[in-house]
Amino acid sequence: MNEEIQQVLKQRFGFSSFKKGQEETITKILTRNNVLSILPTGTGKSLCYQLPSYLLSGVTIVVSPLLSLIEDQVRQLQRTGEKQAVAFGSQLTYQEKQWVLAHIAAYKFIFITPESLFQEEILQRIRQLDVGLFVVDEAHCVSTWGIDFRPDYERLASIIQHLGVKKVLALTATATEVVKEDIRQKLFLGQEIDLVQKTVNRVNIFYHVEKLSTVEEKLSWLQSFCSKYSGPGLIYCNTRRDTEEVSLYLSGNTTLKTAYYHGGLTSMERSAIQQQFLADELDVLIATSAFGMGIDKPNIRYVIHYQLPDSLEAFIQESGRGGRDGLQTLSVVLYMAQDQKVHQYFQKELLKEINDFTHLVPLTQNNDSIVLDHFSELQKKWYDFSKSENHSIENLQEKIKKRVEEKAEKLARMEDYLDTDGCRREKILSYFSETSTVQQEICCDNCHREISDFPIGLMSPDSNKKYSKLEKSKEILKNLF
DNA sequence: CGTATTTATCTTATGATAAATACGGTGCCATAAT
Repeated sequence: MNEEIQQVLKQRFGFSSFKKGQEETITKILTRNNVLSILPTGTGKSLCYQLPSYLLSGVTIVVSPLLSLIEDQVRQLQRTGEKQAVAFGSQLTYQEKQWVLAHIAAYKFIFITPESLFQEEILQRIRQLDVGLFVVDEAHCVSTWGIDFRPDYERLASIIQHLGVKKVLALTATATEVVKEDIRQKLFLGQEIDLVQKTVNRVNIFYHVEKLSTVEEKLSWLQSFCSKYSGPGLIYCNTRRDTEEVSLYLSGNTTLKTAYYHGGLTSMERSAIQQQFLADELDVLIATSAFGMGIDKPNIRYVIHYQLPDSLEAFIQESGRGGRDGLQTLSVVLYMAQDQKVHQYFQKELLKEINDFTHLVPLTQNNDSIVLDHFSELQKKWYDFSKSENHSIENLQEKIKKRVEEKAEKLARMEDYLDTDGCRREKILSYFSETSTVQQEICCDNCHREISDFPIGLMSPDSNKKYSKLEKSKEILKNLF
């Protein structure tokens, strides 16, 4: 190991050795320019940019999607004794922002959201700095939160060019082939990149799909499952209302302590519930996709999808929050054929919005007050986007149509997973273009049809012990019914 | 498009059924009104 790296690791961070993937990422970004590093949650991603930052000149800019993540990271850096770290965003008052802008050159780390980064005031200041390293945290957002939600994620490449940054490090925990290629195209403009990646196969997760035909069946399935199977557990729903209903139903019909979590809660409510769940004060958390980024809870014993997610990427990411401790864990999708309709509805809405947009734009004659009055929030962003990135409306429309096609395709891949008669793990791994070499002892419902009626047979409800023998599992199953 | 809730409709008075309506994910920002 390079002695300089070793020294910084010891003195600054107090560690004497690296976790898997950290050293490789650090060495790569120090010797090369464009690095995408895919590391599982819990392997210390932040060290991967913090350490190199001290060996490189200039400031390190870290783009991160959520203010809560940004604040966590700054707090964590401050604990290591780093005082020259700042979070720049809407949580600051006007005076605080002015102060930061005036003293911008003093910082070693600037944490910022894409939206804030594109504000002229901060951009001007950053332009005058020597940016030694540009980090994109949770880089899968470049692919999953693009033009149809947070368009500024699509503008990062142009800002990197504009600032003349040499070294760019993209970090994420999950990246399928599709997402990796998207990051390469959108963030690195199709250039060659250096990839750091470990296997994504989650050997301790058992994959199960339960086909049901009514909501009542789903609820009673959940009731029966959750009262027999010890948690903590996580249930994902597609709507906010469902999270509240399922939570109410389970707390009414079982002895379990439940809570729900979605984007309609205040940030205080959200962080309170998150804290409770992390502290094992809840048995089951029922959430929309709002829950999860930056969460590192080791002992989630099952992740149930009350409805199918909109893509295999989302599914892998969400089910992957289970079993971080390496102990046996379950993934279940409760599937009704109608469930995909809500995703298709969102896709159609997006098409409608872009069509309206193309009709509205010629009427504005660059009069921004018309834009403000008649455009939706997303349409305003498209308006800004096409102006600043010099995109024609036709160009933008094309982009979004393509986006909707991609979304339809992703939904279809998710349905493939649910419909397959073959090994579900293999379906997942092939989506990462990985092939599983070893047939696993405990794999998925299709590999073990004989015990697939109810996957509870694979686990002991009372302990976190892993049963290595299938026979043992069958025995437990027999005793339960 | 599907689901859940509200309103309309029958019509000698409560309540069933149909028809109409509302709603649906992820988060940044700024700014107006308290």
